[in-house]
Amino acid sequence: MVIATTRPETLLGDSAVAVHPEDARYTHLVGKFVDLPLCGRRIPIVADDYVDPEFGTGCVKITPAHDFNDYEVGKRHDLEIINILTKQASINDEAPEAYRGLDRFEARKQIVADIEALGLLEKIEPHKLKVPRGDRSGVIIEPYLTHQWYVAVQSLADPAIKAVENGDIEFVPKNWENTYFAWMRNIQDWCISRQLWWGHRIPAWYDEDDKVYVGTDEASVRAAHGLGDDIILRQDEDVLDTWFSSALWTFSTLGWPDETEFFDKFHPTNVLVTGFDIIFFWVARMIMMTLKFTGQIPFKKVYITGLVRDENGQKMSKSKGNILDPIDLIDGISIEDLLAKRTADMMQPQLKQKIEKATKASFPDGIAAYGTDALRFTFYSLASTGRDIKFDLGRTEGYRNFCNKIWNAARYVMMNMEDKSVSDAAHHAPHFSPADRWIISRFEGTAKQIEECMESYRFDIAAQTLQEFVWNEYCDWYVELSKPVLWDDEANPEAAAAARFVLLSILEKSLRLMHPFMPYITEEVWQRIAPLLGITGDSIMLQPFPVPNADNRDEQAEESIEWIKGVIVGIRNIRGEMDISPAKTIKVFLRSDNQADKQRLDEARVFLQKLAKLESIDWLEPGATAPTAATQLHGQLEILVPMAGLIDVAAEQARLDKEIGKLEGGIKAVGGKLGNAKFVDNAPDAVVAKEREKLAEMESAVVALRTKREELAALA
RNA sequence: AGGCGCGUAGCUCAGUUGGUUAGAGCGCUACCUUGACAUGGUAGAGGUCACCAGUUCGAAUCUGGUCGUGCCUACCA
Repeated sequence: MVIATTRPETLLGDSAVAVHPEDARYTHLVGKFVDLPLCGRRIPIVADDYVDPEFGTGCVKITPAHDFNDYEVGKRHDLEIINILTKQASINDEAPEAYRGLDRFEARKQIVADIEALGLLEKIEPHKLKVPRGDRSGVIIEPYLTHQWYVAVQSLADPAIKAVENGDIEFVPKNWENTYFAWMRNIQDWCISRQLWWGHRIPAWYDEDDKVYVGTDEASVRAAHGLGDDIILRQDEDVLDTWFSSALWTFSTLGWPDETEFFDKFHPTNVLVTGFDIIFFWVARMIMMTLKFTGQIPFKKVYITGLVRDENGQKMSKSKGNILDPIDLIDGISIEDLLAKRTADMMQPQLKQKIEKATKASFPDGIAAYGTDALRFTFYSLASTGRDIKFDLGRTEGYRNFCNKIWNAARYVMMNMEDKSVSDAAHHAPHFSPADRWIISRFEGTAKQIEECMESYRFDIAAQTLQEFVWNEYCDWYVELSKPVLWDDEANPEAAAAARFVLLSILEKSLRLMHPFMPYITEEVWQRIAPLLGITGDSIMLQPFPVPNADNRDEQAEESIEWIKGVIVGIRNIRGEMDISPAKTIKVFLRSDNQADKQRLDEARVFLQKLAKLESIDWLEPGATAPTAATQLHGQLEILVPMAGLIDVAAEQARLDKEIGKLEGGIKAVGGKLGNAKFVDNAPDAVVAKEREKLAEMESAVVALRTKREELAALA
């Protein structure tokens, strides 16, 4: 019979040849015996489904002691299990004398040579296969039979499955429950023996007849089994699986079973935060063990984070040398130090050059210092529901800049408080400007959103919401809107004081809102500004987290400021596209059929003048002739920047064409929808109404812009 | 091989129960040192939402398939 093998040396441990039960070529041989070359052994021919008759010759050598599948075959056919390897993977004394003591690879060569010499070698051909290697050593692994300890796990798994099924324990995001169930429902008995030199030795002792005794220590074993000092006991060499010990963590750390004061108070805990790669190892086993020993679930929620990978999407690991130490992102590190760190104490020194090359490519100048808050904020921002987090230094840099922004905003606030003081909200409220009421309202919206994000564990959205509020609303608009009021302090001291109060109090509240996300800078700034509000306290950590209060919402103020922003952006757009220097003050005309626009102008005038750098703002009554101008629309409002000396007619035509083109695209899309009877009939009324409104707005805008375009054409 | 994910702007990622002319940050282009901030400001460019088919008035979103990619588990005589 011809067999193939990639490990010829295992022939020494063969105890059968297997064929498929329905393989007509061999059925007549099943139950008979063959002579195993080199060993002088006669081994049976067995029939087993495991054999693929299509593969090779359809005959498989069976080595139960050194192959997982062969082991199963061996059990089915009650085959002899012959271990031919020592722990050092050389050939042991079970093999014929000629091979004893040879390293497994030496033995392989020798056996091939000997088989050939006997004329039994059919052929040698290359064959691709995956060889299992030790993670750390890189050494090829041989299956090898040993005695180890197992936990019969089914009776532990059943209640642990139920606890998640009935919602006592919830995974966030929920889809991870599938992973948990998949593992738990196919759970195998748990091998708890580990061949390591550290850890808890397995509490099992053997006498000289290999009879086993289990107990907490040797003395108690002797006592329990009446073993005198004359009997020699040796403890199992192996240690317990680390996950076995750590699965006791949830309750043993709370004093269970001796001191149960903390246990009674804190167990079960609320949330376990961990990575998905730990679901099998820790989460499942903590649940099983805690239910078993305490009868309680260990925690109510399991928040699963993504796994942080390197910039190429690779899992970080010390042996790969692609680890990023958080400290190095916080304090920064030179390329030399980073290389030294990544190549120190390597288990596979041959990888050194490769790691150095990759590190130099990724961090040619080392890593800059980004600070703890920026790093922390980066992780929040990346904590979405996906399972991978590719680490991007660019984002950390962006958040470092955000920290800088917060710092500078605080400087602005403090600078404006020099020699000034504020009173309380009740005193200032009557003097609040629309801008003051707007930012107060926006803060409420933000606080509300943060509350929702925290409840749903969407820290990424929370991070973005905070950054948007602080940077794009507080800094970009409110601080700017406060300037005309503060600089004109003498004209309206009450309004200025009110603005100072709002600047300060919103900053203070924002710091508290951000504190869990950026603990250091918020503390640092809070220490400086809280006293200005008369707030005393040792630390922002001990201050209340802002609670949303819907009373602070102010729709009117939000509309007012949206209007002002729209007008300013319109003017800036003309400036930007018409290449008007930001240093140049310009005249602006406004015109609208809508009286509300005129009223808004009255309260907005000072803000517009400063933020858009205007020389004058003139209101044109409907029908009044306007000067030739560059135009922007904001709703029904026409924003006109007179062209004389400023604007190139052709450029303005191009600008209008671009705008008209955009609107026409929109009209086509929305008009198409509304022209479809099925859409109008089937879509919810609110959706249809919204589309109609959009269409009407776009149509009137395009008419206005076309008129402007024609006026310009006449001029040219 | 089996299981589970993922493919959205140059890059890293959001996009709730299908109803936007698809968003953010970084990067890019132009202009700007104005009295918080150049680690900044203003304006702008950039996407057939991997591909194909289907369901629907309507799909980045739901279904099926294809391709690509990642992880987990097992492992081929």
